[in-house]
Amino acid sequence: MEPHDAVKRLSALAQEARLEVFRLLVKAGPQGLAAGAIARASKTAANTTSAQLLVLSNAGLIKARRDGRSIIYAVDFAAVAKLLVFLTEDCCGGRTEICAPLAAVAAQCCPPSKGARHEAPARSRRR
Amino acid sequence: MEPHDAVKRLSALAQEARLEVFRLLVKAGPQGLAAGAIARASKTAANTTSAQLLVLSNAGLIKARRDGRSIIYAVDFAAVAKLLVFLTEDCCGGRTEICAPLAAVAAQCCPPSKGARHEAPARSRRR
DNA sequence: TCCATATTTCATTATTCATTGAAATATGGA
DNA sequence: TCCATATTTCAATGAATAATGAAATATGGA
Repeated sequence: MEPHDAVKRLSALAQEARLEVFRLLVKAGPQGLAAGAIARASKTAANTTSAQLLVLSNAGLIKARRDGRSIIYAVDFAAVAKLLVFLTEDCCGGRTEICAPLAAVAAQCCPPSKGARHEAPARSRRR
Repeated sequence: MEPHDAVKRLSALAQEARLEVFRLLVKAGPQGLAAGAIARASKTAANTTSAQLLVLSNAGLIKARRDGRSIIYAVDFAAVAKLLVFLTEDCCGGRTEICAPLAAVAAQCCPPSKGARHEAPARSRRR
């Protein structure tokens, strides 16, 4: 990931209203939410929400798809992961200041006992 | 962590020159770097660098300490970890889209076999 | 005390960016 | 085709921010 793209993603998240929208979409998961639903949930004008979604979208953090009259936005989780990787790479020169807590987050979020691995989780059954 | 503080930290990182400074300090580790050394390394005027360090500092991402005539800046790794936690919390509703890659980062960075823990690593020798 | 080094503070300037009202576009159904 | 719904685009306004030159502050040593 290029520093320029990382800045773009960080800038997109670095604004209270957009961060709220982003987190809402994170909670919504891959299924996503319609633009109108997002506007209603965040009590923001439709055109303002549209602009916010555009910024997140241009940054590559979310993706849009049309469903009838609605446009559904969903987080691009792989892109988010890439940003996290960028922020944490080079973090260790044998030290664990960043990555130990990071590992703790991962462990708390997806306990290894549950079988969370690096590969795409939806594909665990081979055929 | 409050959304407001998260925005402050993200804003501090959401600028190319500051992100560069931040990453330089990440590589430097807990030992940190003097303001002058940072300015030289990033080929930036001293006062500009000072302003960048102030922003990162106010955001709580780095901390300053004086050493003689120099002021040494070092990353507050715990604060960085808190930001990462904030960005990834609520990421799973039983799903692993974000946290599986996150776990991969942690694993690649600090393999569990090496015994990485949450405590301060610099203190391993007691006296 | 006087001086050189290291860094910050201040005021200014130019740029970037969020929000809003109004209008435009696209879809689905009567 | 006509209409209502859903969303975006456009232009304008106001606010926040980065970089710079000049001056100020703090430290250590002669």
